[in-house]
Amino acid sequence: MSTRGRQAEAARNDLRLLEAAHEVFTTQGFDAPVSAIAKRAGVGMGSLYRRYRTKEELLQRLCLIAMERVVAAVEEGLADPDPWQGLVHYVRACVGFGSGALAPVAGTIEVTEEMWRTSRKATELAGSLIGRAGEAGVLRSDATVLDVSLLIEQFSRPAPGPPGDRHEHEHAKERLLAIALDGLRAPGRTPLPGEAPGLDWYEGRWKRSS
Amino acid sequence: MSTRGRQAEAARNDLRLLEAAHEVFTTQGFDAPVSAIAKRAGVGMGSLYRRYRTKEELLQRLCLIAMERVVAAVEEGLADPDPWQGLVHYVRACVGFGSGALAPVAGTIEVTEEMWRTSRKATELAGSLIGRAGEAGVLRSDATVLDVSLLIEQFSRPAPGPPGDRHEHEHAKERLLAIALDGLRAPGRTPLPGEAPGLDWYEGRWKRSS
DNA sequence: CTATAACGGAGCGCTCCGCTCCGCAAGGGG
DNA sequence: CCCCTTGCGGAGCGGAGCGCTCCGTTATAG
Repeated sequence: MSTRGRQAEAARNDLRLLEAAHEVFTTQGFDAPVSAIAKRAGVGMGSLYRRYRTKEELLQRLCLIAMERVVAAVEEGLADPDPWQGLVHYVRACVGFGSGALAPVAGTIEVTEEMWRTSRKATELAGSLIGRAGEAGVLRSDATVLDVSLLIEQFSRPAPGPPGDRHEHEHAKERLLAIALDGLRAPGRTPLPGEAPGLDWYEGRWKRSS
Repeated sequence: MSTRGRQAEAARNDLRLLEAAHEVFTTQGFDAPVSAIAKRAGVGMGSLYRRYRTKEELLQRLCLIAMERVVAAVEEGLADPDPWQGLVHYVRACVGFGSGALAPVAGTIEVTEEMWRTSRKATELAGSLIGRAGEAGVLRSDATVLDVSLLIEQFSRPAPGPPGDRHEHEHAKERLLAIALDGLRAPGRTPLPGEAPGLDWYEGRWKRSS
């Protein structure tokens, strides 16, 4: 039986650890103490550090998972025949699990090759989702993939304050997101100012300053 | 001559301190070290702590100033005869100087009576600005004052990363803000979900949990 | 020239974090 | 049934970094 035995407990711990880390980091910021994650997962520090030899390693794993979830969200969006609904699903999903909440970590951890690959795959796929919406004439023509990505990032910043009013805040944010999505719809009423952000800058933020 | 003498230097230091504190706190977060503020102002720690007996006192002063600037921004908006342009000016001004960047401090410092007064005056005035736009039929009818305030708060979150690409990020945010403002315009294409946030919750975030 | 007032910044005391290490309990082969 | 192995929890170590104080120095006022 897979729910018994030491190895099974280890596997369960691994999952709970990942969930807890996601929860803690996205709500308290990436500089939250590691002990908070262990406590939330109901696991000792020893068990945590046996799986991830350092906090950075844990963050890398978490970022990779987030990127993979973004890829999944885009694919779900592309699966929707309606270009607009597909785009909305993508944005809502990403904001929902806080894909951009780990963005402040940019430049503070080493980015693995696998992370680069997944990230690029995500932006590429998102590009086709946004492109499809643009050609269908439902997305304002002056908005680019990166505008949408940055919008997601902006909206998945963690809510401050005590855990009590987290729900209220989350709900208020959904209203704001609805407003922003309306503003994304074609045709734009006011043209977007300046140049669209460049892909090199967008990716460059993750390069270590060192 | 007012630019010479020890007392004049003291006055100048006071201003530079306030500017530096605003800059540092809004870009690095409210838990930035006090020494960083002193360094940025070109002032010693002693001079800082002679004016503000504690970090909390400095934060209170800063919050009050931010609130006063919000009041000024609303009044400027109301002075504009065009209801929509007035509202846009208000939002742009608040995001511009990062009025909501100090929001994460909510619940961590004591709120003085003067702060309460100024804050309430700001929301009240903003209420009439938003009300005017609503009656003129330029603002979507399901958006409330608090939606707009929270939008401002969301958009004045500090940009992460090294100070290098601060400008790029700021520019990208202006594009996002333009999108959001478009979404605020009447008529809304998708109704806002759920109930509008309540004033009691909005203000309650500043009460100490203790 | 002296008394005074404001200055800069080194450093104290403390909190808190990442990480290690160890005593312990629960499998599972002989 | 025993004992060795494996994974467990958490106390605590070393050190970084913070708020704040205190003092030697310097510039002004009388």
